Amino acid sequence: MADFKELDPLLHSQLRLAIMSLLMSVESAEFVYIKEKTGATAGNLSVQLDKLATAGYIGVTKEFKGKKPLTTCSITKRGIEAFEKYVESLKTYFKN
Amino acid sequence: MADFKELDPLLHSQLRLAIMSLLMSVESAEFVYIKEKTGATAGNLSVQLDKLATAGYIGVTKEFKGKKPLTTCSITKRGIEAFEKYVESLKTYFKN
DNA sequence: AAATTTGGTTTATTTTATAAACTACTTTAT
DNA sequence: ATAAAGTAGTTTATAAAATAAACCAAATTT
Repeated sequence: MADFKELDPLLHSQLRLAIMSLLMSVESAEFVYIKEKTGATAGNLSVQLDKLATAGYIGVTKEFKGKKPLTTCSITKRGIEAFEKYVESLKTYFKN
Repeated sequence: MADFKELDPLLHSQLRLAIMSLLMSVESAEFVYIKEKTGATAGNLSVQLDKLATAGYIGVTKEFKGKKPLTTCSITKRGIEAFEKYVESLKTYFKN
């Protein structure tokens, strides 16, 4: 694009952006918490977390809390950088 | 979404957002000009302009300048409102 | 007069997003 | 003890979107 900067397609998705936004402001968050805050379905959330994890934007740990599975996510340095770059790129769409 | 506002899917697309951003700052713009400024291919641009026009976000007029076709676009009141609402919604992803 | 360019549109392909179905296990009620 | 319902997800299938490629009609250039 000539005047508008590229928007990282991984972040330019409503749900993934919400996930990242949330993880930006918190040290870590559990699957269920993210699900509630974003209003996503479990299936969709699972898929999108995978994509973010595969890109190295978030770290995901799976353990057991008592007898239930517990998935915890946190943003990585790389994720923070990508998020910040996305914000900068977005600005080129709103100058004026 | 609980904490994050819906992002109008019609605007949450890199190319359509660029088109709208551009049309926000100008009274009208020609197909070729938009194509250059956004870096889009003609085919993609044609399709996306159609979608914006169908939604009533932009007006499109097709005439002939001399012997060549000339497609001119301008944002509508409705388009301006949608754009502004999108900006407001986006902000919920960047508070903090 | 053949080849290229201009200004597009249409169709096809790929990618994404989303929903629906399923798994594995736990808790609650009967 | 067992059936029903709930939790915490994953996997698979479907729908929608983005994009590229092919095409069209006319004009211009070589």
